[in-house]
Amino acid sequence: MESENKIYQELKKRLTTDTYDHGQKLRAEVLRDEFGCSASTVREILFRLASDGLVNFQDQRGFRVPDLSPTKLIELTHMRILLESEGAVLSIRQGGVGWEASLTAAHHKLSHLEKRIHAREDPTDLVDLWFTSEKEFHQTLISACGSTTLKHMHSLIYAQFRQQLMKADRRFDFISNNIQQHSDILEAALAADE
Amino acid sequence: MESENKIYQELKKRLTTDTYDHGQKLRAEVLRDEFGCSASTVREILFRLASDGLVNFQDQRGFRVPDLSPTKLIELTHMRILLESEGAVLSIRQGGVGWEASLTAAHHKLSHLEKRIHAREDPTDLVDLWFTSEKEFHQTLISACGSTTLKHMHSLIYAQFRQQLMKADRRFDFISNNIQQHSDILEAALAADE
DNA sequence: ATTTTCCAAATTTTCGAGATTTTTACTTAA
DNA sequence: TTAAGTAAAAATCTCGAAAATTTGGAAAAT
Repeated sequence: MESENKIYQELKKRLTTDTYDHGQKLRAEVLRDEFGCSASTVREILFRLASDGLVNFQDQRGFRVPDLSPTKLIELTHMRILLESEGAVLSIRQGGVGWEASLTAAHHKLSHLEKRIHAREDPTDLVDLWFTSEKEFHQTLISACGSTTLKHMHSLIYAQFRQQLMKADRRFDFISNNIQQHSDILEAALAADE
Repeated sequence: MESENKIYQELKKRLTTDTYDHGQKLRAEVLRDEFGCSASTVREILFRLASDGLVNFQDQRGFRVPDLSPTKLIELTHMRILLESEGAVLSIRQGGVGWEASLTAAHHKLSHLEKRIHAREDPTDLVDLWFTSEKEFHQTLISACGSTTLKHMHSLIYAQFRQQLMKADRRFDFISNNIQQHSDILEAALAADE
């Protein structure tokens, strides 16, 4: 079962970072070879991922990577904003100096990266790094909110959000749209301006 | 698999309505008899419920009904309010006359029930009905929000919330605390007073 | 030419047994 | 009396194969 958890993590990563296509079929019998375990074990994992919203399951028709859906992306973004706003407000109220330090650090990392991206012709190879940093920034933002439930919800939403944007072409639009916003968030947070 | 889904639903119901105890062990080999299927099938279902947060899973130690946790109840309530507020705002904006009618109806049902409960010495046998009505009311409130994701999140949270309150003694405190609030919500919603 | 029916191949679902790990009960040593 | 060790029992995990269902395509019917 230690292995099962590893496989779960690995599959989750793949499902949010471009290895598979939207709508692609995920057959337990196939994945079984890649991971060196039985089909039943893969099936179990796929069910878990289905509950996470990263895999679609249909009775007697197996598992698939969810289709692209602009509507869903909007909804996920909306939920992200809702959860992150709430988490930030709570973090501001409860997080101490340590939290402010972490947040500033995370923002600095992100900001630096964004400058580099802006200066480049082809920022392709920085995009993954950007996603990591931006996730870290937003996670730090809500990290001191005091609610495990909220953080868990957020990580579920974020993974699905990430999956919708896993293909390179979709990501660029999004990055350029959001690049300024992060500084604003930081300032607001530090000013305790809810 | 038609059966698997039935079992999933049935187990979900049991996990939120008093059949098992908090912290109780859930053994696939035992449940297998109750549902007339194999242990592996039950295991699959338990994994799904674990992702829903209605069952705790520990490596090599099987499945359990989550423990009672005042903290968790607070967090879940907090999330409910967050999601329901947001859902209500969106519903107000988008829901038409039909939505207002449904909401009024749902509230009427709930309100009627609450009067009956208030008048009783021992309202035990009305409590389950109250929970059904209250769920319906809050679901109606967000029903026109236009976001499948939000509604899905809400149903996840609500199930866990319900599970924390599944024992009779815990429910009473909660019901009496919330009984007035519902009218306020209705009024606010109909006044489109976000 | 188009639709329907039927069969074979492929896929998914269910199952129970063997391998592994944890728990329990008991014995022995400090 | 407690602690540590150990062997038996119980529970969990993994697996591959049998059963059930869907899919794809060829033959028959309209």
